Amino acid sequence: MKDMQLAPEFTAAPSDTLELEILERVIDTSIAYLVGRTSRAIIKRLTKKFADAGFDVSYEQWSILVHLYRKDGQTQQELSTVSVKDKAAITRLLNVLEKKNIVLRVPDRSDKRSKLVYLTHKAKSFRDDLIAMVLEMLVEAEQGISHDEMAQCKSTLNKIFTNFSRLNNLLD
Amino acid sequence: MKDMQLAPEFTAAPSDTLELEILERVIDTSIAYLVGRTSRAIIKRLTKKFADAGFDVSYEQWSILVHLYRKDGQTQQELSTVSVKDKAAITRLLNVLEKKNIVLRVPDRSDKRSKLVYLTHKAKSFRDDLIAMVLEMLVEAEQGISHDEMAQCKSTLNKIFTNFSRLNNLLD
DNA sequence: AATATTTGGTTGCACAATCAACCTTTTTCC
DNA sequence: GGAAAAAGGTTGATTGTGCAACCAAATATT
Repeated sequence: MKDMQLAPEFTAAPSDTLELEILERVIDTSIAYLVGRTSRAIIKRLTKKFADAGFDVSYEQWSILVHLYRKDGQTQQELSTVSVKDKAAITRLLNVLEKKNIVLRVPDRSDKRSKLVYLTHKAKSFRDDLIAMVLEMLVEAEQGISHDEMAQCKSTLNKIFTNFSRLNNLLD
Repeated sequence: MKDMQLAPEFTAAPSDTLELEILERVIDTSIAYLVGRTSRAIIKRLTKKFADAGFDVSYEQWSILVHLYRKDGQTQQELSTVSVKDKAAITRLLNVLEKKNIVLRVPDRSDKRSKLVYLTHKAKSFRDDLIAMVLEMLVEAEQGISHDEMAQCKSTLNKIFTNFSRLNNLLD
């Protein structure tokens, strides 16, 4: 609380160069930083695209929807797994989507605990529009990047995710 | 995690194969999806590391701190830029950090609009511990990935970010 | 069959991100 | 010099996330 360094003439440390190198490794060149800011940039872009086109669907809502477009009538648990989101988050996103009349929950007859999530007509009606915008966004992302390079990047990201998913979920 | 559709009895449409291909491109193999889930996995991991070690610092708070470790006494605007966060988000993160006695805001004499953000003793005291944990996490991320591969991936992520940052910020 | 454990889903709580509106100070420029 | 525009920060409203506690239904254990 008392120590404010008004001037940047740092308190002469042994190896400032090494210090900065380590910090660089932890910041700008860190995979965590790069992946995080890229993700946010993508979300921002897609959010804007949807909004500009007049669709009242957030990126997060889309991230659920798309899995239903692939396979309608999944349980919330399944959606939680494929979208890699907390099941509480799924509950809330579905509340919003249901209120917007985009999905509906149907109790599973064979298992009274679970609910099956279905797309409404409305959801199906703008399906192709949403997909078109996402494809558009993906094209924007790939500017100046060869197909091979992108494929390589995706492969690496998958490895990283797998590394953490092992550490996060299993041997906790 | 890879094979989720155990029962592919889809509702016979004209070109189901194409349909699924497009959806795949938009989901699993989409850079947006991969980057997003990787980012969340990293955050989750680091959050756990910090918590387990008894440090009351969230990932988001760390993402500000690290920039101050590199250069103490930055304005909120500068922090907003380097951390790629909204200035409102910075305000609130700093409120928390200030309450925890980790940073303090000092009005800039030469420009009464801005405030300079400084690290406290406390922040400096656990600096090395936090950095150590992040380096540890980065090692975990790189398991089974060569240095070259990782470098390539980072380079590609940078390109993608640049693409969107141009689209998002400039020619809106 | 009776109990214990697991599983699917919801809710409360704390935290963070974004957008827009706003205030104050600084800069621009006529 | 003074009005208009721009820049640094704050605040409010809305949305989303993660964790833990919880309930009810389904499985497993014995």
